[in-house]
Amino acid sequence: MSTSQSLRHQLADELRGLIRSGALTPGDKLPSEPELAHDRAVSRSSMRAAITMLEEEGFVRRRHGSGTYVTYRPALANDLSRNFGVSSLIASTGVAPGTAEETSELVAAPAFVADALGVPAETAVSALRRVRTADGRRVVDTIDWCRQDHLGPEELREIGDGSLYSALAARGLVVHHGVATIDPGNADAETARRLDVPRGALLLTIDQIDMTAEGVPVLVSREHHLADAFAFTVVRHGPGEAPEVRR
Amino acid sequence: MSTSQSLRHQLADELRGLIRSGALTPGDKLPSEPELAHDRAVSRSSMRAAITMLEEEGFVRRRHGSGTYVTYRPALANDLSRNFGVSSLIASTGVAPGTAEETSELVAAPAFVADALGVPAETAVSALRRVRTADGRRVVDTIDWCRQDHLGPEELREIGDGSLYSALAARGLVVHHGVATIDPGNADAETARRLDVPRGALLLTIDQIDMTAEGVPVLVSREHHLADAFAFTVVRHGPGEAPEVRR
DNA sequence: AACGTCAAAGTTGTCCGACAACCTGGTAGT
DNA sequence: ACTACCAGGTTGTCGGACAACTTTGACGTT
Repeated sequence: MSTSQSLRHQLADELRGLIRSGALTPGDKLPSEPELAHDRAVSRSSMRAAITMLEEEGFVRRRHGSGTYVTYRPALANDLSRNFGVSSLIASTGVAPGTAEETSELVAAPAFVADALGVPAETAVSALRRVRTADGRRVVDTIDWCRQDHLGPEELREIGDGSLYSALAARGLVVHHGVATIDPGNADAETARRLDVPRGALLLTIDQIDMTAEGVPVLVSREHHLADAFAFTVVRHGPGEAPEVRR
Repeated sequence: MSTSQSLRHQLADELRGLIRSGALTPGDKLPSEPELAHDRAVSRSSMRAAITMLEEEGFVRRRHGSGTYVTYRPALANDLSRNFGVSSLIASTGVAPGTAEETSELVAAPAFVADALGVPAETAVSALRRVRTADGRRVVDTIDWCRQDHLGPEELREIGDGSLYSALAARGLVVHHGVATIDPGNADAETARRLDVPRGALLLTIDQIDMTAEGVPVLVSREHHLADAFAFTVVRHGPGEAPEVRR
């Protein structure tokens, strides 16, 4: 049991699992709130709170007086709003993740990195550059930057296959969320060489700033994905529940 | 008042507004639940439900015994997971949206469109192709497809500046959410001409399937965005509350 | 037989009150 | 100066109650 946090979070996790596993399929009506609560020996309040979370995520839809129904949701290949980490991204496609050309050193922070981390320009920061492979094929070129006092270059080198997030969490820096910017681009000479593709090859670049719940930025990363390696998807909510009448 | 739906949704809307407007800034501690509830003359239950929604969206973070705090959230330029519609996307940047080269006709559905809409291949569907402009500059080339019995070509043509979503909602087809896939690409001859850019120009292509809450797909769209026109961002949750120990 | 009305049961939405679990800051004691 | 403790404030959970709404089926009428 990973006793995540609070009761309602556990209940929400269970419901999410039921939906993802297929035990509850789109269109299905959930058991009533009192019934769900009674089965799990929790109060209706907690059960309701859990369902409210699922509702906000778009997994279910409530209809007053009728019931709660599972929303149609395709199995998303790579959900941009949830998945985290290139390793798990690659692993989720069923192939073996690996790394190549791993280097770790102290560098002067590029402007956007210094800005994101909240340190003066040109400050020395730890940088980890890796080529990520899927079944041996080079698919992503990544650079991670973090403050030197958070993780030193030597510590970065020791991560190996482990997750950067785990290493940061071990130092009390739990990444809570990240903000990613997506841009198309062409491979420059260096990236092309590292990914073993012709110069100018199509890339999808994801710049991301990861931060703790308190808003402390702890990790900046830039990922160059080969265009045909992954298909990124995202569920977009809206435009609005109400038909937006404008008579 | 757009009396969206239920009380908790209205309360959540108000809180979101307070955060977005800057009345509550990152790090701020919200008033206590009983206080918030009393001020608005609602029960603590409803207030709690609203805050639970905000929590799930990542706007706030609750700390048991301490309080509820506003999460650090940069002003997202174009939140991929929420924004809807190219018009509002353009308008949100403060420039005037417009259209050009608008054509509407009945076409044989391309394979992926037929598949998404759940109709046989080659079925005749309504198609609307438009070039979207921002202050006159051509920035996005879009094609929308929908079933002929949902909206005919003539009806598409009458939309003008109105929203496709409004037109669909007026026929009882309320779009609840959409699934988008993002891919980089180069402009082909036709798209390059329409956008008035050199052939091979960098594009970000967004394919999207919009559907009702019941999962009925009602709209398929393909948008070719000029690479430098917009920066798309998305908030990524996770990787997980717990440090994910793996001893 | 077909149709409209209405009552009843079931479900979600909201409210109230209470207590437990937890965090924080100050105070008294050492 | 330091520690232990305490009191107040806040979120987390519980239980019950009633309102608002939907659905279903029985019933009576046409």
